[in-house]
Amino acid sequence: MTRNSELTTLEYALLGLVGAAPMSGYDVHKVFATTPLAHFSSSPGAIYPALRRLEQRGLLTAALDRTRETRPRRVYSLSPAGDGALDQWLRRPVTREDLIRSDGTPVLRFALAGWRLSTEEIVASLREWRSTLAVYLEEVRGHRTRVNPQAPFTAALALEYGLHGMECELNWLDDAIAQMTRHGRRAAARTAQMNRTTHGRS
Amino acid sequence: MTRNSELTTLEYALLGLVGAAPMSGYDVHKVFATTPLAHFSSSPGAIYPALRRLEQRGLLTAALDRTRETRPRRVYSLSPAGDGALDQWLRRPVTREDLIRSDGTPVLRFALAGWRLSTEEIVASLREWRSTLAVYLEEVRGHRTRVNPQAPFTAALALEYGLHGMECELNWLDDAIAQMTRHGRRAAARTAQMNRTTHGRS
DNA sequence: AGTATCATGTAAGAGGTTACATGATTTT
DNA sequence: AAAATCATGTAACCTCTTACATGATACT
Repeated sequence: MTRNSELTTLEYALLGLVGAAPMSGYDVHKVFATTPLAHFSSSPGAIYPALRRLEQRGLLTAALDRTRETRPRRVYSLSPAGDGALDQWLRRPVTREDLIRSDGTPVLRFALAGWRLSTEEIVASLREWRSTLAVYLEEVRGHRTRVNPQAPFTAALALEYGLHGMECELNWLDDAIAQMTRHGRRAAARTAQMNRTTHGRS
Repeated sequence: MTRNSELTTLEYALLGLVGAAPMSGYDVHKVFATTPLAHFSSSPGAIYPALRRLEQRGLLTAALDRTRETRPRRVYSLSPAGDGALDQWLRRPVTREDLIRSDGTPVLRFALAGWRLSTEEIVASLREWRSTLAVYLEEVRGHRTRVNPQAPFTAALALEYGLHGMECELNWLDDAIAQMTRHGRRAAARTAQMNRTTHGRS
């Protein structure tokens, strides 16, 4: 049924939000308008058609909330197919192209993954992200020697801007990996604790 | 003549490149394909129509290079109107919306400004950028207290990703301001030196 | 002789932006 | 009573993407 199987970033973001909690188009609008996800447009002309497309592809199902008579709220949930598509997207490794495009897809996937993937899986994907970024960083560093000597000083500084940004991203990644690892251990400890109290100490 | 007076980022980037040195569409393609400006698509379906649009708006003028007979190279230059439009864009202050959209327009403007604006003007606009960013950073910091406590840990870390990125951008800005200032002083010293040697020491 | 590169373009399709439309409910 | 907000949508326009087309020149 999926005519052109590739979805847009907005559509995946919608799958992710609906996957975290069933939502109407207006709820999505509020999220985009009030949270740091704001770089997605909160315009109805983008959101409502995208939700309809996802419904037509069978990735979302709409439940009509008729507490108000006039126009019913359409509350969307993930269908099994949508569930699969979202998981596949969340598990996608970060590519060099993702880094070049440098729209926020890697972080977006990371943020949304918290609702659906295990801590171990998320840490593994952060590690992959880190190594892809390290490779790309070296590649861009190579451009430092190749800047046109006639180019103005700002051109060189703009290149440094990019490099500096990537170094910072690496720092964040290291920190995030460390924190997620600790977080995972704490969760594991908690479940162990619960097992002990439930079953009595053996 | 300018039907919809606002240009796309791609169109401004083209103005900026052509403003740095007259170019054909293929030259632009090579720049986008081989330099860190790569997050612009180098596809001909984007570049050639955009150049034509700019020509029709009277912002670019094409000179036909007929050294090859078949299809002549169209080498574009800035028209006076294009010159004005580019300068206006380069002088535009960085807005909160620029930071939210977080496509690379602020750096792009900075890089291209080196060919056309004075060091003083560029430093001033870096300072404005810095203060706009500082304000926005505080605003986003405020979201830390407002994260849904039911949200997974990754959501909080993703917010930190954004904050960390902005802090790094601030660091780069401070460094860039310092370096550009020194650079400007050196240039001023050079011209003073030249004046001394030209006019003899008085 | 065959392939890659130079160099320009077009056509179809899709998604996003802006602006408009609708009508009920809540706030001032 | 008026204005803002809730909540959904549509229509026109425009740009970008992908894919194809063309034909010469340079390289191997």
